[in-house]
Amino acid sequence: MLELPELTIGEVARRAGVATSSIRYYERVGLLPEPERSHGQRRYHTDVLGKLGFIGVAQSAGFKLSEIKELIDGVDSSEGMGEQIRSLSTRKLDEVEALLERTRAMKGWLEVAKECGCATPAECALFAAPGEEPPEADAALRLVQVQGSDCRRPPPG
Amino acid sequence: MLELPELTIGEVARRAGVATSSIRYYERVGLLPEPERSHGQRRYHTDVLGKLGFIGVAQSAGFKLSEIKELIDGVDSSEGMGEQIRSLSTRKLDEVEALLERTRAMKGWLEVAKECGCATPAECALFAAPGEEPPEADAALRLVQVQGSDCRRPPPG
DNA sequence: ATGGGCCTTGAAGTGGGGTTCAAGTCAAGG
DNA sequence: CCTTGACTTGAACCCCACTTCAAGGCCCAT
Repeated sequence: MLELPELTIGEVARRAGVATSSIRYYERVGLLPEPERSHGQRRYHTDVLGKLGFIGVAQSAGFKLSEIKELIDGVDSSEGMGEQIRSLSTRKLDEVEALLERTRAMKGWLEVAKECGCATPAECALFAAPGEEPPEADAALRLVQVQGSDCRRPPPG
Repeated sequence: MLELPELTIGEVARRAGVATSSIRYYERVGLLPEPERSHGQRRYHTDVLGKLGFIGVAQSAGFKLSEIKELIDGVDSSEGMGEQIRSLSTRKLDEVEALLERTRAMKGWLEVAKECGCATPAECALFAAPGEEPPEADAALRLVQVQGSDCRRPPPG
């Protein structure tokens, strides 16, 4: 049932869509086990593709490589991915929710900015520091004041 | 109308919620202008708080410092934040939308993971490489197979 | 046997965003 | 006068995830 390892690092790289240098790097940091070798060259079983896929997913899920390593180590050992992955995911979920919020906010900001016709930061709500009301007050050293105040002013043209 | 600059770097740091080292760093990379000095020490006008606030907002909007610098330079110069900020924002909006998508996907993944009762990666949809159907096929070197296949299996306990 | 192509290694470099450190200056307070 | 505390500097260091490089090895086809 054990197939011989048949993939070179280059093939794995092509099929998984990652660089060979990344694969070696993952091995160095313990994310991937040392594969068997043929004539000194790494030879992989196809199952490494799944692992690389998972690393990709987890990475795009916001896990650092060190966290992914925790996950993998947890899964590979005794307990079988139980508490490990659940607790790590629960922790991470909070971070991701915060990121989601920030991302939404930043999308809103950019959408306004895209249509912003303000001439100076001073008159523009986009540039108000948090806790600071848009213009007025300490307008002392802000850039030249122009009238108007809202970012809904359409861009010229 | 010009108030004297009155804030030390430490006060600015406290009020803006950033480290003094960051403020100096921002100055080094041209995000903040060189402030006036009193006895060799930096003295800031309160307007720097607005700028730092903006840097924070822009950063959390996904702009790199170098992009924020572009924005600030554009705003501070001739044209007055017009085309500059609109085009940069338009470009950035695409990136942010992609990030939003990834973030949503990763939230979904984590929510499933949090409730995952699978015992091995092999049986679990979370660990399927993209383009690979969940378990079956090349199960050769995957970890010990257990039956069951779906991540909706509740955690033990 | 020569060239091509793929592989090997360790070390160093990159980019982004800072932080830390040692050594020194300065003004105010006791 | 001496200490205390906040500031100054440049350089070095940190983390993260890689990439790049030089120098070399191995197999295969021509």
